[in-house]
Amino acid sequence: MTTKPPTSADVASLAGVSRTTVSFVMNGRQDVAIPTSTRQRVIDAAAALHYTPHGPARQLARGSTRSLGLVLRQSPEQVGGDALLVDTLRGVVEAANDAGYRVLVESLAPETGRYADLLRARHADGLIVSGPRADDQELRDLARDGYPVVLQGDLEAFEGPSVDVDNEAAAATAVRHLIALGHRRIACVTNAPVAYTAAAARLDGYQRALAEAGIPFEPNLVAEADFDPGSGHRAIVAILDRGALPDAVFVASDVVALGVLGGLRERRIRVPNQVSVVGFDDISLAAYVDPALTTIRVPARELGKAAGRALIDRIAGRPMELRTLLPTELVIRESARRRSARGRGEAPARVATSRARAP
Amino acid sequence: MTTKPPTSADVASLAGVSRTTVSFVMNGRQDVAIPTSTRQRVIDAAAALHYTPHGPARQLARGSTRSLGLVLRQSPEQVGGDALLVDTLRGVVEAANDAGYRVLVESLAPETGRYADLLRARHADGLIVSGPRADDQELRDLARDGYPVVLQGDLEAFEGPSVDVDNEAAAATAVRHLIALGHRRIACVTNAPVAYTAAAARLDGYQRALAEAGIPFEPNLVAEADFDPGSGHRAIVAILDRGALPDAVFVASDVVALGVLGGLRERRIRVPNQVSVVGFDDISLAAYVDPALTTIRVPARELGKAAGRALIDRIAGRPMELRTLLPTELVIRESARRRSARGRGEAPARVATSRARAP
DNA sequence: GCGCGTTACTAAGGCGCGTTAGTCCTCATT
DNA sequence: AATGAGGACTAACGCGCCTTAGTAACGCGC
Repeated sequence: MTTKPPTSADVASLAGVSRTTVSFVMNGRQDVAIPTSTRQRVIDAAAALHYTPHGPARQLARGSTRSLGLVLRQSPEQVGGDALLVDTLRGVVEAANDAGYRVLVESLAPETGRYADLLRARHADGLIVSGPRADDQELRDLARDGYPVVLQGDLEAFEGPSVDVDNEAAAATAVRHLIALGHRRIACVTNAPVAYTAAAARLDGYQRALAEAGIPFEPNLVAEADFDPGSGHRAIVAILDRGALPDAVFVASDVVALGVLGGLRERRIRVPNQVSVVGFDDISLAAYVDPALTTIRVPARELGKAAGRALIDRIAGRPMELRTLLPTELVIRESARRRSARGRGEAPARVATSRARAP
Repeated sequence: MTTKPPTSADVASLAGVSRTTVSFVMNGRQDVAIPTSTRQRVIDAAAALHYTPHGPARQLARGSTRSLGLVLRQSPEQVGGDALLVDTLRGVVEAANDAGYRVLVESLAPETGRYADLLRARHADGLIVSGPRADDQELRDLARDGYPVVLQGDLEAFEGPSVDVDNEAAAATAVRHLIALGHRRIACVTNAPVAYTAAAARLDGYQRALAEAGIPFEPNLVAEADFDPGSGHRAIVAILDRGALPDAVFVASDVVALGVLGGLRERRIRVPNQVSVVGFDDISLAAYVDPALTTIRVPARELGKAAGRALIDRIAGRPMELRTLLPTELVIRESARRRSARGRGEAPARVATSRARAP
C-alpha cells in the first residue's frame, strides 16, 4: 500500500520474460507450450512480489467480469424475504465460486430500481433477480434485450430462465394437510400483497385445495398480510373480527405466521387445540417457536445455487432449463393437529381447563 | 446485447465533439467550462444511444473502483449473526450509495479466507469485515499494511477503525435489569464460543454486573452456545442437569434464547413465572415469540451505516473515529419479571419432580 | 541444404475510459 | 494593433491486462 502494487511488467522483468508470458502463466493457458522451468520462474517472481493481477484491468481486457449480480428487490420491511434471503445468497455464492465467479449484491433499497445499470455498465456478466413484483417492466425488457438474467421467483411474460418452488402446489399441499386433519373452515393469510407473484400463487394453491375437497371458498376467511409479523397480527384479527372463526389457518409465510399466532394468543384461542396453523418457508426459527410451526420447507439455499448455476450456464451459452422448479416438503410439527371429533365448541373449554392448572 | 454497446467515442461523434468532452460531461466536472448547449448535445446523444460508461474501464483509468467490500465471516450455522446481518448489509449499502459507492459482498463461506484478494486485486477500495474471530491474523496484517479496513466488531491488536456496540456494557445492563427484578441466581448462556470477541465481552458484562451486586460468580451457571437455537437448548439443559436451577437466565443472543425457551418449556419451567429470560440483539421476531423477549436492542442497520461511512472516510483520507461505539437499549417485554415473593423454594421442587418422571 | 513442423517465446495493438497539456478561438484591455 | 485572458474545446497518452500475429531457434526427414 505504501508503495505501488506490482504489475505484470514487474513480474516479467524479474522473471526475465515478457509480459505476454507472464499472462500465459497466470491464466494457466493450456494451448501454449511453456516449459516447467520458465513457468516456475514466473510463479516465483509473482510470489516474491506478492503480485495480484489488477481486476478491473483484466475485466476490461477480456470483456467479461466473471461476476454475477444479485438483485434483492425486497424492501426493508420484508422481513419474510430476509429470513431466507441469506440462505439464498449463500447458495448463489456457492454456485458462483464453484465456477470461478464472484457475487455482487445490489440494491437492497427497492426504489432505486436502477439495477439494470449493473449489466449495462458491465459490472456483472449476468443478473439474478429475486422476488420481483408483477409490475416490473424493466426486468422483462432486460431479458428481452438478451441480457443474461435469471429470475428467482416468477413473473408473467418474463422471457428468460427462472428458478422457483411451485408455490401453488406447495400451498395446496399445506391446505390439503389441514383438510386431511379434518378441518373445513380454513382461513388464509397471505404472505404479501397479491401483486407479488408468489403471494398470488400461494393463494391460488389454497383455493385449489379447497375446491378439490368441495369446500366453498369464503372471501371473508382470507386476509392479506405484508411480510412482517405485525401485518399477520392485523390480518388474523381482521378475520376474527368478521365473526368468522376458522378451525385452521394457512399462513403463506412463517414470519407472518408468528404474528398470527400472537393475534390468536391475544384472543385466547389456543393453537393447535382450537385452531391449527400451517406456515410457509420453514425459516430456521420455525422449529423453535411455541408451538413449533408445521410448515412448508422451501430449499432457499438450493434455490440460490440453482439460480447461480443457471445464470452461469446462460452466460456461457450452454443449454439450460428454462424453468426450474425445486421440490418443497411439508414439515409436520406441532401447530396443526387433527380436529377433535367433539366439534369446535368443546375442545376449547377442555384445553383452557388443562392449561389452567399450570400456576 | 445483440449489437455492441456504444462507447464514449460513439457518443462523441454523434454529438460532434471529442471523447474528452463527453468524459467531462459524463463526470459532471465543474472545473471545465462547457456551455449548456454543448452539454445538452452530449447528454442527448448519450440518451439516444443508451450509453452507459463501461465500469471496469473507468475503474482502470481512475485507479479506484468506488466500491466497498463487505466480508461476512459467519459460517452457515451462525443463524444468530444472520438475523442482524441483513440489516447490517442494508446499512452498509445505504452509506455506500450515499457516497456513490457500491457494495460487493464476499465470501459467506468462512473457510476460503482469501478475502484479502478483494483488496489486492483492487475489486474494492476498502473492506468492512464483520464478526471476526480472535485468531484472524490475515485481517490484522491487512490493516497494518495500510489497507483501508473497517472492523465491525472487535479484535485485539487490530490497528484500524472499528464499529461496534459496547457488548460488555450492554450485557451488564441486561443482567442489572434481572438483578433489579430481584433475581440472584442468574445463569448465562453465551451467544457463541468465547473465541468470538463479542461472546467474551458479553460474558464479561455478565460477570461485572454480578460482581457489582456482590453476587458470587458460579461457573456451573454458565454454558456456551453456538449461534443457533439448538445450541441454546443444549446449553440450558446442561445447566439444569447440573442441578443448578437459576431464577433467571441471561442469554447473549435472541436466536439462542429461543432454544433456551424451548428447553425450559420441555422441563415444564414457566417463563417468566419461574425463570426470567433476557436476550440480546432484538431480532425482529423477538417481539412476536411467546413470551415476547426482553432483550438488548442492537442497532444493526446503524452499525452497518457507521461502518460504511467510516470506511469511506478512511478511503478518502478524511479524519475519523478510530473506534465507534453505538448505544444499545434495553427493551422490556414479557420474558423477564419480578421474582415472586414466594421465594425460590417452591418452583424448583415442582420442576425437579416433573423432571424425575422423564426416564 | 531445404522445407516443415514444433517449441518457446515476444511485439504490439486494443479493451474504454480519464486526464494532462495543450490549441485555437473570441473578446476586452492597454 | 498588440497583448493577454479566459472560454471551449481536443490530441494523445496511460491505466494494466489479454490476445493476435508473429519470430527465432531447433530438430528432423529427405
